[in-house]
Amino acid sequence: MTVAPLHERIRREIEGQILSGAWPPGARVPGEIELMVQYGCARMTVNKALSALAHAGLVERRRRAGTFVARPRSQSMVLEITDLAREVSARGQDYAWQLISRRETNSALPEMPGPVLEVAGVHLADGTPLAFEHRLISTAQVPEVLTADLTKTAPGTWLLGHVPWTEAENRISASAASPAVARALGIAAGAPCLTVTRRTWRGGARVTLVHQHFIAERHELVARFG
Amino acid sequence: MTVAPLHERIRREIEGQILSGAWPPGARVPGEIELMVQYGCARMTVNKALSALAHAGLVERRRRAGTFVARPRSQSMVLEITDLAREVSARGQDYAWQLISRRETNSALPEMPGPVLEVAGVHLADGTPLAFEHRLISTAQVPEVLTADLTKTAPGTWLLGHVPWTEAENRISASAASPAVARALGIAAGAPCLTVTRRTWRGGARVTLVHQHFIAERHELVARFG
DNA sequence: ATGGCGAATATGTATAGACAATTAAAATCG
DNA sequence: CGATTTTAATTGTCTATACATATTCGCCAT
Repeated sequence: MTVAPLHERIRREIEGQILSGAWPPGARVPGEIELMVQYGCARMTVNKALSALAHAGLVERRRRAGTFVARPRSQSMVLEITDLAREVSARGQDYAWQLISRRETNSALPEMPGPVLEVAGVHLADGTPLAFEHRLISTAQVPEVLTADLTKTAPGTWLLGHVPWTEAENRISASAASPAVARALGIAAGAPCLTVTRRTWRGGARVTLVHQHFIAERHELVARFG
Repeated sequence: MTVAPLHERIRREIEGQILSGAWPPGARVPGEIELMVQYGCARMTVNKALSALAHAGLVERRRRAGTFVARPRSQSMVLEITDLAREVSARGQDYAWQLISRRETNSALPEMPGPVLEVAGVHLADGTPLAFEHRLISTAQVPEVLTADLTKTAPGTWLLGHVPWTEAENRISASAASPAVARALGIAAGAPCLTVTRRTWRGGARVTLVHQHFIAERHELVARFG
């Protein structure tokens, strides 16, 4: 059993004080000199601990003023949006992708202008529809996608293995199934769907825009933090 | 215009190589000694840069082996879930909370057992319903809530200012409005709703469980990353 | 081939010291 | 009294060095 590094221990002890409520929001955290004396270590070491806490948003640091417990954070949490294929498999179900249409075209959408590969299809779990997907992929940014076989592999899965993204935006909403979506999913038109619209960039350039419509009963997004 | 610190510059330059694709996943990143010579600085400085990249998940570091560009990450993104009051105000709309019911009871729900304050109400934006909320708050964990005035202040807003959380879980789904929810929101029963179920803990103890039903057309969750 | 073992190597942690940047608070001035 | 300048406290960055730790690689004996 190896002992944790000192800066880690210092960080955790301070974190404990904050999370337990002993040091409430706005409270002053001991300064670097003070902690350095207390722990009998170098300033760089406590600096590392405090910097990590600041980076994590638990404390706020101001020169000349000191270090303070941050105000209750605006709840921001990590939403794991893994590849659907992986997610379904992880649930122990069979995953499959069914390509409905694929064409190269020139998009005039303001969110995704220029030459794109337009793909539509259905994600299946255990053989029954889970979600309908409509996707545009910039062929200027990702020319290789034109040679990808998207009949068996979902475009999202393919992209995940070939193109890292640097920026992304998810819009999550609910909607009533349109006739086309309802037909593809085998549900009644007007039935509630969970809709995820994701836009992805690489270094400022648009990579892909995707709309996914999930059958309400069959999917939920889970975001955990802590 | 102040110049960026050196470790920041180093970090950004390496990041650039990775994001541009010049250094593909799995590629070897120059070692600390190499970079230290290249930039004419101390090893600690390049260490800081590389550690930050490792922390961000862009590179993977292994002793004796070196530093390598990480495989494309499993898409995890930050979902900002601010207080509704703040969010509505930020959009430039008037926010209001309308309490429908409030009672102390003993919950038998497995997700939230024990003595709770049970509150239901509606969030209004510009005077019209935005979301219906049903919430349980543990009175064992947060006894002060019994004295809070929840006729004007939404329980979520009150909690945000009084109780920091350490763990939380959001479940986001779509659902058809039940008759009770439809009545409270003034929409048709069966209309699609975006449903957010949030559970919050403080140090392992359950603090609150809330169901929020948003009118589909009037709300979406936006998660940005990058 | 195979498995163990030691040495080389790259990262991880820590120190002590120096100077820079920021900014709250004190002092000064009009 | 209010505005402005100065001072000083605190964090931010960086250096040069040392030793610790993990892990790959090659050597050697089996």
